[in-house]
Amino acid sequence: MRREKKKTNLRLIVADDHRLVRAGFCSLLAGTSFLEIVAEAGDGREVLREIEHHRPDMVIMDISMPNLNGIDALIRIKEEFPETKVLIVSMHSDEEYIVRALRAGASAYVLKDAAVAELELAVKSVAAGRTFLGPSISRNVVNNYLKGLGESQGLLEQLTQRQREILQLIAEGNSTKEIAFDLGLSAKTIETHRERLMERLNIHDVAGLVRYAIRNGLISDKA
Amino acid sequence: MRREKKKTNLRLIVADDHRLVRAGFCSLLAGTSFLEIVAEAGDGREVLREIEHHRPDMVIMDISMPNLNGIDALIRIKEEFPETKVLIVSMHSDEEYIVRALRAGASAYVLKDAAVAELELAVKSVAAGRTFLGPSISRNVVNNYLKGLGESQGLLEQLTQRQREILQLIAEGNSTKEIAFDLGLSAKTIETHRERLMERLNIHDVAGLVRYAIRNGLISDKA
DNA sequence: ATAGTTCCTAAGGGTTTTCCCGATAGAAGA
DNA sequence: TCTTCTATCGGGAAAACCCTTAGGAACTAT
Repeated sequence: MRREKKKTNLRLIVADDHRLVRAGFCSLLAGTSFLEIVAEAGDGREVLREIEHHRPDMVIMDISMPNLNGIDALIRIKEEFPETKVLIVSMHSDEEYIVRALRAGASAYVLKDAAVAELELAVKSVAAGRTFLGPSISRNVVNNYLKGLGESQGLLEQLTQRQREILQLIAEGNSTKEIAFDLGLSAKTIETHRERLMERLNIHDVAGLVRYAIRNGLISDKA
Repeated sequence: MRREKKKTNLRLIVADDHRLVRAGFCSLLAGTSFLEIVAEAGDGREVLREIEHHRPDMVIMDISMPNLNGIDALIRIKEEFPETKVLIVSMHSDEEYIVRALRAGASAYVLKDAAVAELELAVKSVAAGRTFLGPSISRNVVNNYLKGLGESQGLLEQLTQRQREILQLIAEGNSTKEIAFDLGLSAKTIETHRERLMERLNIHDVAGLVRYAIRNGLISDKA
């Protein structure tokens, strides 16, 4: 618990892999009086680091980010810092993404194509403890989600977080050694993870993994 | 929030298909005194319409937009309003995109991952009649472009048929041995082809090849 | 509470494949 | 003709791939 100050600003972190876009969001939000942007992040792991340091009230985060995507970052945030509210800002309007985000514990889901007013409304709603889904989000999504119909977990959800993370890093073109270094783990551990996820997906070559990762939105084909 | 136009402000249009991102850019640029954003656009055709109405000095435009993408919009702008400077802001750092944009007549190319200062510098440079390529843009790109080496085809077209064929088979998940069998060639031959195409594309891992193949429509991500 | 399952971590040891360095040589094209 | 594309081969280092084991943590289910 935080001790009450006179003006308890809403402290938030903005995460997006494109610096200019991130700066744009910050600039947009900077006008709002009760907000204070305490940090920025360019990928999921950075988000986790920054949350640990700054303990913000809210995180505004994109989904597609390198190293650790927004959904998986979200899952970890909810594990390690369940108090931290997460507002997802994504270009994806597909039901899959939205449901995945909600199931992972997102407090709001706003499209990048939304109006500025919608984003501000979302921030306020989340700050007030409510869940926000923009008008652009189809009602069906919500209903399906509430009815628990979103149970149709693809194989992607059958992977553990670690496995998904490593799948993403492989698909991004990192070698086992690089991944091991990045995560501070032994190369052998990474190998084991790779084997496990390969047998789970029943895909046994890198090309297949990359296609799978792209198909499931874990990475994009760009860059 | 319109500012007084004592001096002849630099009148510009901001184009990006995501409204929030667009608004972010506007917000970022709004601080700059000599700028005036006269319109926004969400796709290439809108850009053309707005240019016709407002006759701005400059357009800041993303590449990936629905209906009419940034490159093709750029080409038309240069045909119909050659005086209008165009500053491309894109997430793509690939040589192909940059060269295409430059050949189409872009005055600047800035990555979405660039720093804000870089964008501002780019705007000023373009306003001063110069061409701007961020430090993030490799020198080679420029040199190749200036030397006219970036001849019309994408890199994909610079591969031989055999190389494209083998790239596709690799991206589809075939091993060297399988490809050799398929094509009735020696495995060593396939290896050589792979080496050649890798060095031409300057991509040195399978993951990168797969992403490249998908991006260029050589294979789909399905299956 | 105890046993079972899953997960993360790590390692040993082995095979296969990729990746990169060479080189040769015939055929087709500018 | 001279370059480029094609196909072929050899050698060697690195990485991927595959199987197995194993401790500890965490979370079930009995």
